[in-house]
Amino acid sequence: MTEEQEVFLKHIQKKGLKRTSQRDLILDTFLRTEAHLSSEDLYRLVKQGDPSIGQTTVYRTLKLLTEAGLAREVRFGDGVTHYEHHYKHQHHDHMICSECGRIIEFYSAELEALQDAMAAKHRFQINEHLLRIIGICAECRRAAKDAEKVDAARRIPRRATAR
Amino acid sequence: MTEEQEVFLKHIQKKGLKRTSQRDLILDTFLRTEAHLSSEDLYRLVKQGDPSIGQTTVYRTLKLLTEAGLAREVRFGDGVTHYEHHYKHQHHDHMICSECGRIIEFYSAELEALQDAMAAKHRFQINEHLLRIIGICAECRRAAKDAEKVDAARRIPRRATAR
DNA sequence: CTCAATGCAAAGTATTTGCACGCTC
DNA sequence: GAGCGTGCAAATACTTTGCATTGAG
Repeated sequence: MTEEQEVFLKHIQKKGLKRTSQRDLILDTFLRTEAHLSSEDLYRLVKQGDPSIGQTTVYRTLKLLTEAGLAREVRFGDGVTHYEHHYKHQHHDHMICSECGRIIEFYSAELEALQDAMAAKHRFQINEHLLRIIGICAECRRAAKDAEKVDAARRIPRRATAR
Repeated sequence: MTEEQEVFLKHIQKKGLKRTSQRDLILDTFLRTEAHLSSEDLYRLVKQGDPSIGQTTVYRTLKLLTEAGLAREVRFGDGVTHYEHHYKHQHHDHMICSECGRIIEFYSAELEALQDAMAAKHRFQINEHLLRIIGICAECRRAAKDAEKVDAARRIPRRATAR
């Protein structure tokens, strides 16, 4: 049994809840991924192992995992709640590529320290924070650059794109 | 006519759209507030000036204002989109008090610079970023402290609060 | 055997869209 | 007048809740 499964069991027992095959399957599936899954994503994966499982159970179990400290809710602003591994994972922030959707995790101790300093200045006690950087990742920039070169070769003028 | 109204008119005309009394009223109402209103909040305010106005128009006009650069969408993670003034407003970030809902705006050039540095390290082009710090504001901390003192005076032991 | 868990359907939110009529330009 | 804008209702998307049945302890 993995450490995470033990944490989950302990949490379940502490709250007087019950262990079920569905919860086990959802936890296992969640642990097997490394992406930032939405409830829907996880639901699809879990159904491969047990097609009779309901979307509701996945929603409810993700809440449980969050309570147990195994998952963390992340909102990227697309209207969907994503979940990432949280157990013994260091805090980190996200860069999100608006072209390909790729998510780059990063961490900067200086950034954290600066935030603490800003909070102290306002006598604000930080419980949680979220930094989200949206833009274009290296790969998509390279792709865009290549396209530009092709355009230049063809003498097709580039337009300033609206929006 | 204020600068903002001119910006709005120019945007409207550039897109071949039309000026209406509803749009004027919504813009005026928006400009008169300084909070981070949701569409629903603004709708309530606008209805005081014109009860016949529809929620849909408020949604649509807020999108327009955002396009025109007068408003900025901010998501605090409560599932609602909030809008703040954006015209000639310096970029800033938010601390949100989870007790009283107060929002503290702050800005740190060092923080911005560090983010740029992190992005450069990953060859990531920043288009937009959002920093949200959630915790307890100075006022609520003071209130909590006072409550603690009262407890201590009464010799009531404090429990570790669950959740 | 008791009470929690499950899956379905229905209800809730927040927001968007289709449409007939009305109002700018 | 042509076409955008409006308000309504319906649709959509995500998530939560009520409920009868199933299953863990």
